Amino acid sequence: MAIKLYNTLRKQKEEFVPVEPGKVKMYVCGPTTYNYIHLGNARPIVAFDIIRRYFRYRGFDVTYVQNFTDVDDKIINRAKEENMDPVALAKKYIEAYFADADQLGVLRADVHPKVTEHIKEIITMVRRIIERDLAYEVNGDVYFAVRQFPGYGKLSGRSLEDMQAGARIAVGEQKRDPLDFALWKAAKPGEPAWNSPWGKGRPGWHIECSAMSTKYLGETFDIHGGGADLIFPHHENEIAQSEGCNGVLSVKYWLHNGFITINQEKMSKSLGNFFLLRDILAKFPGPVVRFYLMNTHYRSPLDFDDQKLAAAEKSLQRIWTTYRLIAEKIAGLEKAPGSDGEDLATLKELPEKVRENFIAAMDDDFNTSLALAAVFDLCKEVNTLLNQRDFQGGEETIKALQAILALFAELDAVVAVLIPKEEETDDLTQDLLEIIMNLRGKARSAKDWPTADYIRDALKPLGIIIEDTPDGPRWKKEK
RNA sequence: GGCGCCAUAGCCAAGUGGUAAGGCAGAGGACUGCAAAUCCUUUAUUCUCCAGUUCAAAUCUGGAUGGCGCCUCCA
Repeated sequence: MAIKLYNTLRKQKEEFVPVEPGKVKMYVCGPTTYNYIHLGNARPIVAFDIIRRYFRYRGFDVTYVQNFTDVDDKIINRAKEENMDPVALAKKYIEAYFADADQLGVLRADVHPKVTEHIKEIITMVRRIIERDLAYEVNGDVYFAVRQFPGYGKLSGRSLEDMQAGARIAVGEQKRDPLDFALWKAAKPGEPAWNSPWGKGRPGWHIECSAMSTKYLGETFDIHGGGADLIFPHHENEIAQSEGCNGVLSVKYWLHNGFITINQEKMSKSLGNFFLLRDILAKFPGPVVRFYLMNTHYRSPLDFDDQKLAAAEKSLQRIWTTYRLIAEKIAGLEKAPGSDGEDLATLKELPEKVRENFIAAMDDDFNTSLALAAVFDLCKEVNTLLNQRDFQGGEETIKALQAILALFAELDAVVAVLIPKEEETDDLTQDLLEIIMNLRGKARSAKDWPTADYIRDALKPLGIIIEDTPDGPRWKKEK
């Protein structure tokens, strides 16, 4: 079965057909590094990480590029405020970005190109666009002549007339037409600048993505992703630049994620209603945040508050509990094998059924919400079987359970949240807890409930959770 | 003003023609010394509203209402 994805360019779901068989080349607009990233920034990062992982899971050879905009008005302004060199400021926040992304389980892109390291490519591209009469230079600025490019508006579904009304020329700009946008900006005093055929200056915002995507993925590549707010003007301009320059289709599939909202309002730096990811990660583990983002389809809006993260944490714990239950059951059966029961057939069939449902869901425009339902179904069925009082099993049952554990690992390669990340405990802790558990066991045998409860309650604040299960007491460490 | 998106239970959320997935929270029960975890049962005769098409609509069409986004930096 083929993977279908929603293409903003044609406003419909389409079957994915790669430019080159077996390969996926994708580019995602990364952050402008002038601050720590906020939750809204995290959405595309996670969404496209999942998409990228899924293509890989389905056997594609994926090349994934995500840029950093490390030169920009906002960076320059922020650098002035912090009295830092703009390049150093960008570097600081790029490092912070990776720290945050790592916690979310986001894999590194194959390439993380920076604008400052691609000035040469950008200048070459601007020059070619000028040669094709699609851009013009005025006093060190270079502007793209929008009316010269016939396809302008095809992504955002706007006509030039529609755009005319909202367009304006800012003070100091020298555009021939209000709709034209800057490819190159003449240097202002004190700003980072590079030599160019048009004098000292720096790239406009849009040209970087065209130059870098072309360099790493070719003139025509498969997927371009980003937030829905980038459709216009950023991605519209990218199309104009890349196709104007190269003369061929630049991107086959445009994918856009929906927004995170706060009280139904868009979370954004400009509205000031944003939550820094690092602050959220101080309260909730990365996998929980990732699960929360994944629980809703990537194109839908997603409202944020702490209660929703708390609910996500509970949901995720349900999956983790099942994972632990299976692992413990296997260990128990290995110690004291019984005979394989009639549950064996069901256990053996489970992985294939769940895998099928998971893939069908993900194939349909990466329906993570539905894919997770398949995992919850698995949890329910396994829990039901394993909790039967008379459940036992031999070699075959153990194999079947191991296959289910392997399925968790397999699906985890896509969603990266299915396997609980145990807090590490050192040997001393292990040994001490064994002693404590023994003491508590004696207290319980003697029906000394106050002592037993004291031990359990006192350890809880330390992150040690004691549970008395039908199979005996056990403890786990949680954050 | 132009372009576009959305509306499903207390909350989150899937479902785009065949009779409402899943999760959280709630209720009852099992298990337990208690708690936790888990299991069983239960929670929308109905998908914002109105009209239409159809044997059949949450799903298609038209309209209304409400909410959001883009058009200026934004993921």
